[in-house]
Amino acid sequence: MADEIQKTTLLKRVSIFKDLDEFALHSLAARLETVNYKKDSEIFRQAQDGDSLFIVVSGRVKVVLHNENGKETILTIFKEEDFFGEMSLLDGQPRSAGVYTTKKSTLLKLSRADFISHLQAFPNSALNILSVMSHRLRRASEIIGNLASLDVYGRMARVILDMAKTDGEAKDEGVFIKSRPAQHELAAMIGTTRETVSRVLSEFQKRGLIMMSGKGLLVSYGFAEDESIMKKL
Amino acid sequence: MADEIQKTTLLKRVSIFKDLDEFALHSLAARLETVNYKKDSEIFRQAQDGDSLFIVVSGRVKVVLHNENGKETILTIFKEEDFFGEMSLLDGQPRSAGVYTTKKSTLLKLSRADFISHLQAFPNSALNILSVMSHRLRRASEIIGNLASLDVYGRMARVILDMAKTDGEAKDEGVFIKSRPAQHELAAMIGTTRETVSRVLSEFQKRGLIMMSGKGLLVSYGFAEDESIMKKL
DNA sequence: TAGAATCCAAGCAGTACTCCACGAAGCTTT
DNA sequence: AAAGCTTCGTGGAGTACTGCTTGGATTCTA
Repeated sequence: MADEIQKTTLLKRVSIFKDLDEFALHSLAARLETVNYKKDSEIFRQAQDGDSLFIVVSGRVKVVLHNENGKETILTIFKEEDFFGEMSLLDGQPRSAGVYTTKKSTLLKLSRADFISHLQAFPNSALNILSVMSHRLRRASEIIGNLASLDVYGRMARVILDMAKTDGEAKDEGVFIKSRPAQHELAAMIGTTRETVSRVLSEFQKRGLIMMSGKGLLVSYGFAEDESIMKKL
Repeated sequence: MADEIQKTTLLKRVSIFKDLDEFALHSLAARLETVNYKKDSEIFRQAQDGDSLFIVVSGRVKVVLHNENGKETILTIFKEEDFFGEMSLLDGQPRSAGVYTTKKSTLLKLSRADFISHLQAFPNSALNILSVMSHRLRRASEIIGNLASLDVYGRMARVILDMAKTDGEAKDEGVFIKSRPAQHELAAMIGTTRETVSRVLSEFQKRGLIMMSGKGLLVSYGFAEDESIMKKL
């Protein structure tokens, strides 16, 4: 059916499954359940047992850590073609973080059993996952380095650059980010308060490094090289 | 030869190779090169190309990030039976961090070619690595959460608990850590200064939560539950 | 075992950031 | 269009932490 075809074309773009043949893709697609979520709904909660892997078809989800006081830290944001939830499948531990939609989203869900049998059948997929996990570990290390060694300006600059790279579209005047996260979310990404984010962004704008209007954010091309921000990096 | 036998008994205890049979272990052991390092020597440097995996036989190594100003962040410390350096083998990127000994150490070194051919021959090893990488990613996420949401006291408390768990031996009075890192290393682990570490440790000692003498550190059993430290966690 | 080098304690001045508070501006619902 | 939420901007007081310095203790090394 038409639905199956759509699934397989998406799967091809997911890095773990990139080198599967048509037949394998179809048999995998048959195992996938499509799930729809409204904005701001819970996909799973930190510390729960987990037995499925998710693939983002559309929308946006945030991966969140809650500490004992309810303070939240956003580890990362996933979008279409990303997958998540594999960790609990691989090491049997409970979910290390919670995942929530920040937009209306539709996901594909794969059960542990189907995931494992897929890995046995296609050992190459395991290598692909290893490569993705390597990449994520690199990213995590970078973030640790940033949190440990940069001040708020530096950390904010880093996530702006990161967003520009993964979410931005090039314009004449700079890289444009259509829909930035809310200030309190940015705060939760760099370990500071909403107020401080507000001040830092204003300062960046005053210096001509960025331009804000609504949820839009234009990052000027000189941003990354600006000495005044980067003095502490 | 005797050397080979020693290698195989060690390999059995390395998590990736835990379910290999004797024959496989021997053939793998034959590929391993033994390398000795003095205290404080470089194993590899951040941003270099990397084409080998290392296994710690004895000693201790630290994994370090250097930012543009030379400020260093210690990501983790590895000891016997741990392995590292796999990331560059798996995703082909340069070394994401530098690794240096903090003690006289001896390592085993496995080349990319031998590593890859081992993975093809024993697909189960790939699953073991996935499980270890999951674990490391969890740990990294936790650290990010700590850096982003805790003050220096909280972060110091966390690494003390961590050291107690992985390095400590139980005594009547508490958990004893024989050889703690130097203050400037602790500082590099939690993203603060050496002076602040000094103050925080003194404060902990004054409150009877720890006892210090030389490199030794005794963590009292009530430490983890102490309200005054943990208010912000 | 002496001398050198590293490591640590403590004081103090300066500052980056938090925490609270309030009002303005922008969306959504009716 | 009014009412109600959510998001943002800004001010000011308080504080946790830095950065620098100096002297003393500990540990390496010859």
